[in-house]
Amino acid sequence: MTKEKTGETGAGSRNILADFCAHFGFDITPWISEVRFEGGEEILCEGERPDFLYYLTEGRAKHYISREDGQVSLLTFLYAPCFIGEMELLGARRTADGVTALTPCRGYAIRAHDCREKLLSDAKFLRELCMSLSDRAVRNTEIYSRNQSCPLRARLADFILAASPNGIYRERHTEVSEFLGVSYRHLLYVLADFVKRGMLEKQPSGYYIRDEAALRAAAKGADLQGPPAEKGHRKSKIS
Amino acid sequence: MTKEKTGETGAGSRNILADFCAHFGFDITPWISEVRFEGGEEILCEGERPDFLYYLTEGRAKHYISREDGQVSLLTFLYAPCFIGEMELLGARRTADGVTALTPCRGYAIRAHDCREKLLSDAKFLRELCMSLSDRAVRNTEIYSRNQSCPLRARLADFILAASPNGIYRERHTEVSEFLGVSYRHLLYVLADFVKRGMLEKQPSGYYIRDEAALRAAAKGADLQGPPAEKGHRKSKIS
DNA sequence: ACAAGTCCATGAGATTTCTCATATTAAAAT
DNA sequence: ATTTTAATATGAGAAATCTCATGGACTTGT
Repeated sequence: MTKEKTGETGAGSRNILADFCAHFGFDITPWISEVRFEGGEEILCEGERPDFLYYLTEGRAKHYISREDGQVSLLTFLYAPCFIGEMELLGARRTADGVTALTPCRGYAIRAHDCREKLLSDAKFLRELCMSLSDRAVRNTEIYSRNQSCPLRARLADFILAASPNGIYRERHTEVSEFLGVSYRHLLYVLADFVKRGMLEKQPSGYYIRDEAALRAAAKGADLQGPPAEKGHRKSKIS
Repeated sequence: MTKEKTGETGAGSRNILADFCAHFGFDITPWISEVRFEGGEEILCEGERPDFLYYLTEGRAKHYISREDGQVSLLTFLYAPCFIGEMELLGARRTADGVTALTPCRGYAIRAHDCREKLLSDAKFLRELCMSLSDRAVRNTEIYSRNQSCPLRARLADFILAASPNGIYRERHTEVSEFLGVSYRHLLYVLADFVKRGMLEKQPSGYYIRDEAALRAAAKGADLQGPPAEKGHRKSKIS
């Protein structure tokens, strides 16, 4: 929480800048400028054609889309360092999905229109892009498959463990229910059940993890009705 | 259904080969060989490190993963033309997901080990790869969000419309239930309901679409209990 | 021809998850 | 200070979906 200087000439900034430039095979500096977003600020506006390719060096954002019927799906959380708006640059899509900063974010904005050709012929940059697209695909795929294959109970237990660095869980239920793709009501049900079973304890400051082992068991779907381990054959099984 | 010659020197083959070579900025031919897979044959073996990067010119395959508990999630269908095994080439992942041919497939196998460096410095190839990764990401994202935001009824109606070019639906229920991420039993329930409502008619040769309009309505979630349009507020809504 | 495996099909009952309604509280706006 | 808005909570009932069981039809291997 040390308050940083906002100037762009500090040693720290230079290192960050150097790291960023290392993603390109040519000198990108003529086309970039530093950017900041406040928590809650929109980075890509859903449905519009973005003017910049962004690279976040700091912060966390959420990536979502709205469906015609008005429902919003939170697709992923984006963690710095990462590119934002790559697909739009490539022309793989005309208009952007929505991306909104969750925490204050810093990074660079690249005037992609003006150096599109250079970017698209730079093997170094393209390689990085492929890597990051792949990584994200792998991550999304895991989440996707997990969401389909197990009930909220397991996913939530997992999420709580991942989101509680100090054994204290204090995410917003509204956000989490979106992310996990279930109704707010249902999230609260399961959460209340965890509390009732003594796995969590509710405090004004957040939910305290009281029985981590039980949470881990729940994350594996191994809790409830004892551990008959090899049982049930939901959907197809390995032969 | 004209029976093609299996020789590799026909004019058709040469065009296909030329199209394929156009994805690279250098001469790829020294590193490739033609391949075929029968329907049901494994293209990438789940958990193993693949020796080749494949490019399918013909056919359809399925991409899936098995979870620890033995459940199998069908992630996507892969349609030619497409690469298979790109992420493994890039090193974005160590071991492959499973990919199995659904129909007889033809294509090329690239000995990626031997030309990895060339591939990874070829801007043309990398650009194509980025595009295809992006496209797939967009597609997956749509499916993912749709799966979460609407019940099977709508997704199935959609799927039937998409999978019935002549108004006749005859996919395997087992495959479809995997793809749509629901139990076989539930798929049958909804299908039976469509029949009961006269939207489909069951014939020995398949299900005939009898009321396409109703199916389209169902795909939009607009059927059942009339069209009160703006109702319900599942998850969050646009403000 | 027969056994084994796979797909199709249907029923019964349980679990998960949703919608809707309604308070309470906390933060933001005026 | 007061109104408005967003987040937290909880209850009741319904819809979606799952598991398990069971049987018939059709393929395929022997």
